[in-house]
Amino acid sequence: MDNQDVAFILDEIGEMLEIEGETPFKIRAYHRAAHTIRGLSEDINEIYKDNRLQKIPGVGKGIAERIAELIETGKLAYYEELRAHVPPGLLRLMGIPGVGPKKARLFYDKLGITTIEELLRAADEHKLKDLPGMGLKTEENVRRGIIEFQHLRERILLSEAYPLSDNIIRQLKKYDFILKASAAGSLRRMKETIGDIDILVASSNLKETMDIFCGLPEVVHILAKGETKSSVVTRVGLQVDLRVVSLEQYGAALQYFTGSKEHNIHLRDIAKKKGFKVNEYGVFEVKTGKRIGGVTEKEVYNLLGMEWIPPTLRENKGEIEADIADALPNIIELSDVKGDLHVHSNWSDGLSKIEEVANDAKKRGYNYIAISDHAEKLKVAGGLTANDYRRQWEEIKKVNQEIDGFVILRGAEVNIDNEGKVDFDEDFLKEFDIITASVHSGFTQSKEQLTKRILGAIYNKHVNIIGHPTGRILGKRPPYPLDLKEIFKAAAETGTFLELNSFPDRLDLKDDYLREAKEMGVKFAINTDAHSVGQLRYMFYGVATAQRGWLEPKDVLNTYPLEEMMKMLGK
DNA sequence: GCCGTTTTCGGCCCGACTGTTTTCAGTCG
Repeated sequence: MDNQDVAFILDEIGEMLEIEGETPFKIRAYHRAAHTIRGLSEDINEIYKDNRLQKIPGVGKGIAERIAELIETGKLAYYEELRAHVPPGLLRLMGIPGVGPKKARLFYDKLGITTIEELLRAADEHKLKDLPGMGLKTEENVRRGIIEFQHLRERILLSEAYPLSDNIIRQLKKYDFILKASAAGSLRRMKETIGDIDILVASSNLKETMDIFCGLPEVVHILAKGETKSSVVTRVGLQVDLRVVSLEQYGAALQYFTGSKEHNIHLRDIAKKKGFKVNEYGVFEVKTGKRIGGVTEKEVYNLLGMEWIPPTLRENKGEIEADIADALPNIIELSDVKGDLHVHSNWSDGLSKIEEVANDAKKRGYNYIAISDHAEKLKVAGGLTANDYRRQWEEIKKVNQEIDGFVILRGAEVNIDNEGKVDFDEDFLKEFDIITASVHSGFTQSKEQLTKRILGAIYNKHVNIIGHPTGRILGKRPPYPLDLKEIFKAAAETGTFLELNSFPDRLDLKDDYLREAKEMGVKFAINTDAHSVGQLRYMFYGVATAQRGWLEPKDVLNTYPLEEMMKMLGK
């Protein structure tokens, strides 16, 4: 029973309570607890053993007891009881656009429907339209919802959604009456995956704006089209929502639609206590109903006695408290990055020549890169032998002589074997400028063994960086099990940097872990792991993730000038 | 179910769109 299992069950309890018609606050309590637990790096079993469950934000007496039962017995009577009332299939019905807890319950109570297939059949046979609260149109919407649901994509990678959103915004901005346009929602907060794209526009012509949006070439289906809000499905199966406001409402609306939901709830709670009301149209004084601001986001926060909070921090994970205490982090920006320390070349499994990579990196404003090709044990990636590296260093030397104001470092990505040892002996490792060590095999080993392997690499004094520490591939492979607390402790103690791998399907360490590691004194390197010149741009996503992990420039190795950085590496 | 130097009880964010229910419920974000 790990953190993800517990979070999953708490979420399901929340959903079942919705179908049972429970009070929304109780439902939210379960989802909130699940959300927090999902993001913890520390093992929930450890927390339980230390009797600290109720220290977890959103976990009180009730939920702590449920978790304790789950951990002790592997089961939860309350959960089983709910499942007996609410067939699990109903939770899947709620995934259909337009079907919520009430309709799911209705379909089950009146027609005994528990699966999406049964629901589609019932819709085809027109059995839904005569149910209370239903009609022909709703029946058709449910039917279409099911068909679309089957085509609608799961959450997609940020790196996929971002260009799509950019493209739509660019098209909208061509029109004079569209005064401002921006992404909002999870995309603006730069979450690692995106469920749908939210776009906000300030326009002087509502109707025309909606027509243009719904008529974009990417749009294959219009879900809703109103005066100020429309939803469409695009060719790639992603939903895009557009909200249109006036120029003077833009700041409040941008704040509102950027979320997160939890951040906004907290913010409006603060507003309420100060006698204000915040909605997408502005900040209002409750007593008089008078609008007192909302032209810019900054104004919204300032009126509540706060500083503007960067979107990447708006997850209600302490940023509001930090803001009030005047203790917001000075988060890292892309422009702080002075180099990329994990780049592959065509010497191993990369596509680009060292020279091409260096020139592109220089163009990005970097001062240095480390060519860190795979070492020999990773045969599938064309790993280099000691002799190969020596020949590669000749080439690096040559390119270094040809290129001004820029330095290519001699790096390697070595493998951590089953015993925690890495390729090559000490004498040879010493000759590199920088060594990154990564796990590339044995993902199914036990938590103890995997932790021991990585600790072995951390305590190796020639290893500077641990590459993609948890090994996850978003949408493909879960992180391998690790005792992260032990790893963070060892990394802090030895001054070993943990990588934030910027590859869009890795983003490893992830945001929550970065923050916990930072609090334990760990330092990081944000690298792209680029296998071609074009992939150097992924630094953008790495830095965004670093922001979400509250990292500041001083926490990140490759924000330091070359000389200082080399000193930090002990060179 | 959680939470609290304004509270251990009484709060808990707020509004748009849709369809059907002639005044609002359900869904969504």
